[in-house]
Amino acid sequence: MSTVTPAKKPTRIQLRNRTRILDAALEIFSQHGYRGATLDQIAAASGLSKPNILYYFDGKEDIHVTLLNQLMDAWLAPLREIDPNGDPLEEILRYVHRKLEMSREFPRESRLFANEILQGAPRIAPHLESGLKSLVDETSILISGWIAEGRLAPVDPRHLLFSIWATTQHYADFDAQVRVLMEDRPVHEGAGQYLDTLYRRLLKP
Amino acid sequence: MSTVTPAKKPTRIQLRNRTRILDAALEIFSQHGYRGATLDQIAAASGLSKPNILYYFDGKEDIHVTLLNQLMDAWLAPLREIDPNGDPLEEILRYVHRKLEMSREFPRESRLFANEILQGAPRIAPHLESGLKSLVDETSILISGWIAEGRLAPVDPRHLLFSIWATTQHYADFDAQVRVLMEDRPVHEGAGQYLDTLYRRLLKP
DNA sequence: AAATTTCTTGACCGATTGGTCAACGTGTGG
DNA sequence: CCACACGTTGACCAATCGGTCAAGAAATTT
Repeated sequence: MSTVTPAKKPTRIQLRNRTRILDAALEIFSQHGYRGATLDQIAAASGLSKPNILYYFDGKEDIHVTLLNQLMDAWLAPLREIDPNGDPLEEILRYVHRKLEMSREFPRESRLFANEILQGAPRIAPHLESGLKSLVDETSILISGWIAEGRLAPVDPRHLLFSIWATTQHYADFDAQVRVLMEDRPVHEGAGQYLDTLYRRLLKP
Repeated sequence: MSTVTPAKKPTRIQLRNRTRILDAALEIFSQHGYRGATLDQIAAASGLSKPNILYYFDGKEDIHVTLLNQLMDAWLAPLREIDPNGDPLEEILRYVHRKLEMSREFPRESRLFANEILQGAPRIAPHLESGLKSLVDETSILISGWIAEGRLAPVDPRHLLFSIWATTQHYADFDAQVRVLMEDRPVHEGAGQYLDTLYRRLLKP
């Protein structure tokens, strides 16, 4: 995949520089999209020269794909943490708050993902088909089970997940719009309260 | 603004070609973002030559800005149609369904807007400050009034609007993801039912 | 049908893009 | 301290970008 470390242990320098590059690339890609980002921008942001960046990665696309791969794991983690043995309503609300927290804490990752999906997911489609789909299928079955037991109000599990993703990521992805409309109000605090109310009223059996 | 028709009446040819160009540009811009779209792509999609496109528009940015201007009007229209004298819950639900319908009917417009906001709204910021902000402020006051009268459950009006935008536009903006997870299920039909339940339970006093 | 305006385009341009390469440092194990 | 792999870069390249221009084709007006 990458030029360096075809099968050997990464040097300290390799580890440090690959991290630097990926962090700079995340900043640039999430801000300008794949096509809008340039290697020169990433080079400047990482403090390395352009040829040096190509020494650590096979090219622009390699950097982008590496970022997306790293992202998918972290992005799906909260969904995996839903406890089938916990209280249904509280488990889902915890998931909502965790996703909102990630939206505030990792807005660049959220925008990187949004950009990729907006363009039709050309470089992440395999991950969606495999990792995401099976996890969503499992979670849907879990939620359906909870509903059948009467522990949650009846809703379509998939649309529930869509709405949770949409409402939480909105604060990162549409930050430019939210910022204009909220002026100097405490955005995320109000969002936490609102979303808690929203999903509590929806799901209370 | 544009090269042609500085102050005169537009010819039939001008009207036809400008429409062709804008339609092709909407397709390309919404698919690849501003930076990712090229004039050659727009030229090919519109069936005109590149110099001919530049005869009708001052440049790439002029086309993009023209699209965004047209978009903002149509995008805000449903919000203006909320009737202060109607039934609060039904007015808001009608707004939700109208927005969802637009998401299904005009996904390219939704993605064009999402792309612009994701990049930090560099070319549409003035419209947000002026048109959108005042309209949202008015609507927030209206909703707050309804809540004070006890005709709606108490929620933050601004976060309510955010969640409506997020949940409805999600089906257009994240279509690539939704398509994978819903396979051949009737996506929008289920979405309409789900969102109706969601906001009805949230807002019922 | 001539005159004039509107419309169309092939050829071209400078700038920027992702990527290459040879040459030159630099760290590290023997 | 020396050999050798690792790390770094200035100079360069072909391709593509948005945009220009002069010259010709079509409409429209007279």
